[in-house]
This record gives sequence, structure tokens and C-alpha cells, in this order.
Amino acid sequence: MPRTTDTKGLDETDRKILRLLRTNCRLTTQEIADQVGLSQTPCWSRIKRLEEAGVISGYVAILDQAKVGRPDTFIVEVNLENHDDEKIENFSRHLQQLPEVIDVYLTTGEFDYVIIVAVDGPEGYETFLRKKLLKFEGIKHTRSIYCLRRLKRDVSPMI
Amino acid sequence: MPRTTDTKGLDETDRKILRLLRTNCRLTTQEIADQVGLSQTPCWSRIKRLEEAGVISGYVAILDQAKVGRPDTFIVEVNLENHDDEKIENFSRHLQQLPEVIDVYLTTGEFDYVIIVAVDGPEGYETFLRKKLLKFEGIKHTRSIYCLRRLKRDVSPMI
DNA sequence: ATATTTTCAGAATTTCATTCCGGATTTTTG
DNA sequence: CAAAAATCCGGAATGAAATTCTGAAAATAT
Repeated sequence: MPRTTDTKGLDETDRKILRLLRTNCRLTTQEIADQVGLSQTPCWSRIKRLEEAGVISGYVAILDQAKVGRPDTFIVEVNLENHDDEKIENFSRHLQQLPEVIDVYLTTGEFDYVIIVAVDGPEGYETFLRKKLLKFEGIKHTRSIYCLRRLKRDVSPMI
Repeated sequence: MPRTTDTKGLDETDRKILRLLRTNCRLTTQEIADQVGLSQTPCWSRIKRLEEAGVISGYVAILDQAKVGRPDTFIVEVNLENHDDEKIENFSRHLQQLPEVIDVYLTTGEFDYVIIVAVDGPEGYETFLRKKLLKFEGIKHTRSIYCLRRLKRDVSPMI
């Protein structure tokens, strides 16, 4: 078995690379190599390996939520009237299309869904709720929470 | 006033660029230029302008949550016993340090905080809750929600 | 102890980002 | 309405970084 394979297939060097790319994917391979104690080539191969293995699933630009016109965040909890597979799939598709919807979790407990929404002010939220979310047939009940502040958002978990 | 400035300082070309970079920041300026109908140079200048204006706040790699050892997601809602500024700051700092904590929202309503947590199984969550979250003095009450599935996660809102 | 596999580093190549320049278009000013 | 200024664009040249190629060192297995 190769040296780089521990329980999860990642050795400490891989993790170091991931910790760097997790917050800044514009570092050059040379800069990464320096920080993890390798030269360019093996560092580059490792990154490629991590990409092909799907450990790194993509590279994205982070946009300032306020500066693109969605300064306010709400959390909506939702219950559907019935829970057959088709209904759930339809609701999921509905949410995918809505630009205000950032995150969607299918949950256990009091509610079926927890949805994070980014809008422009309470007016923006009212419009979203009445004209978009509640247009979907079969919503039994919702509860809205206003977010005063977002204290943390990690695109990927720290490893 | 320059042509590229509308109500929010972004014209349609800027938005097209942002829509591309939002999901893939590894596109070359040439590829972006082709898709938005510009040549390399002006396209590159626009991207730089968006970076300097802070509309683009960074570039990151997205890691597969399961493949880095945190396949399961929980939502914890938290109430603190008292709400003076110092306590809130301390709790925020505490959460920043915890690798399991992905998102933290300071909220109105029934709870003070909504926290998204990534862990390895129920055991991982129990450990997180008892050994880490509840080590913080001053938590009055928590409620945990298990996430069956994450149906959507946009790093940045669609614009 | 030897063969095999894996990992590494250095140099060469290719691709891309970045800069520089001049021309066209739009907006502002007289 | 005309002239001046500012803005935006595209093409070519430069520089930097990604990627490929080669061979050596280290680790593992037989």
C-alpha cells in the first residue's frame, strides 16, 4: 500500500494542501509546494490526484452577498402536507430554481425542510415568500427566522 | 457616469462574468471573454475591477464533505443564558475555532443561534455536542436537528 | 538482498495572465 | 451642434505559471 494512504486515503501533506486551497485556490503550485515542503511537480500531482478523486470537487469565486444585491438572510422552516417521493422531488426542483435560496436541508424533527434565503430587506423576503415559495402547492406550514448576522460561513469544513 | 454603472454598479456583462465565476473560477479569461462577448483584455479588466471592489471576495476550492471525513450534517439551535456583548463575542470566538462548525447565524425568534455542523455519524455529533459545544459556559438550552440530506448549497447567491 | 513500486526534484515546454498601445464609441462641455 | 474628454474595446507583446518529461532516491514487497 502506498505511503500516502491512511485510513481515509489522505496523508498529512494532502491535508496541508487542502487546508490551503480551502480558503485560497489562487495560490500557485510553487507557493503551496513551499508551504507543505515539496517541490512543484509532486505538489501539482497531489492536487491533480485530489481533484480526480473528487476530494476537491470544484473551484469557485466567492461573491459578496450584499454587493450583489442580497444583504439580508432569513431561515425558513417548512412542512409539506404529504411526503410521497414525487412531492419531495418536485419541491426540491422548485427550490433549485429560486435564486434567493442558498441552502436547503431535508430534516428530521419538527419541520421537513430548513432553507436559507438571501434577499434584499423585509420587502424582498415578503416577495420571495408570497410570490415564490408559497406558490408551490402543498406547503402545510412555515416558520421564518430573521438572521441579524452571519458569524461564520465556511465553504468547506476545516480538516 | 460610465456606461458600466447601473443602480448597483454592475452591468449585464459584469453579471454574466460573475455567474460564470460563481460556479467555476478556473475558466480562463479567454473562455469567459468568449461566453460574455468580449475579448481577453476588457474581460480581464472587468474581473480585476470586481475583485478590487470586493464584489468578488475570494477564490476557494470546494472540498467534498464526506471525503474529508464529515459525512453527516446537524443543525443546532442554541439559547444563551444572558446576552451581554462580551458573552456573545466569546461564544462567537468559541465557534470560530471549532472545525465541525460550518455556518453560524445570530437569529431572532425562539433561539439565539442557528449553527450548521458537519461531523462523522451520531457518535461524532455526540462528541461535538458534549465535549465541545457544551463546554462553553452559559448555554441555557439547545435543540438538535438531523439533516437527512442537503438538497442545495450555493457558495454564493445566484445573481 | 533484490526487484518493484512509489515519490520526488530539475529542466523544458506550453498555456495562460498581464501589460502596452492605438482606435472606436460614448458622454460631457462649450 | 461641434469639440473635447472620458471610457471601453481589441490586438500584439511580454512575463509568469501550469503542465509535461526525465531520471534519481526512497520505501515496500518478495
